[in-house]
This record gives sequence, structure tokens and C-alpha cells, in this order.
Amino acid sequence: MPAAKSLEPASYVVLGMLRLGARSGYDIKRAVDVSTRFFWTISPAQIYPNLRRLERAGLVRGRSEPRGRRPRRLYELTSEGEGELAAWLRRDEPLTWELRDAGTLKLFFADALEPAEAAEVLAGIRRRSERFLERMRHEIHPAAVAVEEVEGHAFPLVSLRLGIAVHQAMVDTCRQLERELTARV
Amino acid sequence: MPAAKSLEPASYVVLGMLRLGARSGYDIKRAVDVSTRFFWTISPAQIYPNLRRLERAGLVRGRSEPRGRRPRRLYELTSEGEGELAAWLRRDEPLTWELRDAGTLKLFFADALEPAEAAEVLAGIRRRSERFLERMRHEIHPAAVAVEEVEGHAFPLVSLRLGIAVHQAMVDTCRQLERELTARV
DNA sequence: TAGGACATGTAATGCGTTACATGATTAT
DNA sequence: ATAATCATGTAACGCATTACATGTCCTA
Repeated sequence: MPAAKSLEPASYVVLGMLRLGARSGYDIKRAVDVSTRFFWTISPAQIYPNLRRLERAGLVRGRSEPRGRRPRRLYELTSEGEGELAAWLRRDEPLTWELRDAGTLKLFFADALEPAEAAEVLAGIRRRSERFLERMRHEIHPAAVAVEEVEGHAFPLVSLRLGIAVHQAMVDTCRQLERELTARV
Repeated sequence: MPAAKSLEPASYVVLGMLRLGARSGYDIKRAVDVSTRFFWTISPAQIYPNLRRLERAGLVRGRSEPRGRRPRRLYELTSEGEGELAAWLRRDEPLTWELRDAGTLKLFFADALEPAEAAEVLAGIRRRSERFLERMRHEIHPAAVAVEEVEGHAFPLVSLRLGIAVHQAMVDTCRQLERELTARV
């Protein structure tokens, strides 16, 4: 019997990364660090127990490949796992969207500051997004392009374009608001 | 001696909401629900203990105003609290930005789907942001405008404009990507 | 052959939410 | 007068991170 109830998101990250070619828990951790981290983080303590559970559920198949006396386990997706992943992707359900943003939080309370100081809060938010854009464009983007060309996976790049667009909008809007604020002084 | 080390973000939400006119823990909860919730959530279980701690630290002053036999406590900011809030707003520090977005996560793995199904994932993300925009423009925005006009607090509206810009960018980018995807079929 | 980086995992801790408990006020 | 809603809080639980423990491989 396939998984009776739907899995937690972290499990789908594991399944998805296996599908994209990861074989070990460590592979998954590294892949997350340069990709989904920007919209969904998971930690080692979620990855390894999840692999075991998914194996018991028949969604992945694992085998031991110790390195010397050090245990080590490699995994691959079963066809059941592939099906479960696709079913999740197709499932029409509420998509969680949760943000924790200390920048916008400070901005919200910035009436307690002088206008010049409030402008500095805006500038801090803008610089943060500029740094995000820098990293996305120069570190992540080339890797995503390579993955598309070599492995034929197009959607990591698509999701990156969405992230870039969001931070570009942050930068543009901050600039606009900074102008309005200095104009008022 | 004023607070030796800097507080957690939830404490600044409490201080900030008191400054904006909230008097009780419940006031703070309601204010959060219609404003900072979109970029920083806190729950009752964080609010009430925080008020007690802030009172012990001398940053807020509380008094009992029971309703019948039901205990009830009202608070106001002390000048020390006002100073601590402003110091945090001025402090130049790394601004956390963390997102949990199941939509972009699905999009990242959408190579496992047919193009038409992947377009449906994009459409789901777009509709979610359209609903956000709807609520921000029709529920939150009027309230923020009223707060600006009546109380003179301008920055709740500024932070809202930032949030609207982000979701508008999501909508625009999804539309563009949907077009590209259907063009490829 | 020693030091550092790579790799694999686990345990403990802490934080925040969910659910609950309780009482007052309002509406019907 | 009864239900529904407003209001004030707390306790327990669960999840996810931080820190740690350990072994292997590379390199100088």
C-alpha cells in the first residue's frame, strides 16, 4: 500500500533531490545549500531520518556503501517514490508562504526615527536585496544554467528567475521610497 | 541598568506596537494579525511572557485593570523602552530574511511534470499572490491610510507598499513564465 | 605523517505554535 | 437566558536547528 497520508515538505525535498541526481544525504544537503535554501531550508537532522522513513515506506531504495569502517548509505528513487513526488507536484493544495523579514519589520516601526534615519533603514533593506541579487546572478545562475544544459533540468533556473524578480522589485521599490523620503525633508 | 544585551525580535514587535497605541496583549495580537503578520509573525505565547519580562527590565510599565473577576493588565512604554526601540531601529546589523514558499519549491522540481502541468504550478503561485494583493489592497491598505491620517504614522503604509510591490512582481513574472512555457509546447 | 577539509550522522536543546481553559460582554 | 463572540492568558507538544562526535581522504 502506498503512503496513506501525504508526507511533510521536507520529504518531498529529499525525493526531489534524489530525482535530480543526489545519491547520499550529504549530496542532498549540498544541493539544498545552493538552491532551495532561498525558499525552503532543511537541515541534516531532517534529511537522514527522512531517508530511513522513506525507505521503510518503499519510496526510496538504499544500500550500504561503507568507506572503510565509516558507515555510508546511498539511495535512489523507486518508481513508487517517483509517483509520490509527481502526485505532490500535481496536487492542488494551499501553498504555504511565510516570510520572516527583519528589514520590513524595522521599516514598519520607522515612525520612531528622524526621516534621515528612516531612509537609512530603507537603504539597508535595498543593500540586502542587492547582495542577494549579486549572489543569485553570479553564483547560483551559472550553476542552474549548467544543470539545464548538462542534465536537461529547466525548472531550477525558472524558480531562480522568480527569486531574482522578487529582489529586483525590492531594490526598485526601496529606491523609489528613498527618493520620496528625501524629497520630503 | 538598562538591558545589557539586545532583545529578541518579538520583544521589539511588542515595544513597537505599544508605541503605536496598543495597550494590552490582546491589542498587540490583533495589530500583528493585520500588519506585521505578513513579514513577522508572533503568537500570544510570545506576547504575554514578553510583556512581563519587559516590565521587569523597566522598558514598559504595567498596571492591573481587572474586568470583574477576570485579571487584565494594561501596559505603556517607558522612556527607556522608547530608547531601546529607537536604538534597535538605528542599529546597523544583519537583517534576517527567511522565506518558506511551497510554491517555488514545487516549481523547482517541476521537471518531473508535463509542460502543461508545470504551467499549472506557475498558475497556482500566481493566483496565491493575486489573493495576497487583493487582501493587501482592500483590507490592509485602507486601514494603513486611516492610521496615517488619524495618528500620523506613515511607515506602516510604506512597508505595505513594499509588500505589494513584491507580490506584484511575482504575478508579473509568473505570467511571463507561463507565456514562455505555453509557447514552447 | 600531520593537519585540514570532506563526509556521515545523532543528541540535545530551544523556540514557537496549537490547543486549551476560563471569564466577560453582546446579541438574539 | 442562551449562544456567540470578545478577551486574557498558559501549558504541552512538536519540530528544526545547533552543536557535537567520529571517521576518511587529500595534500604538503
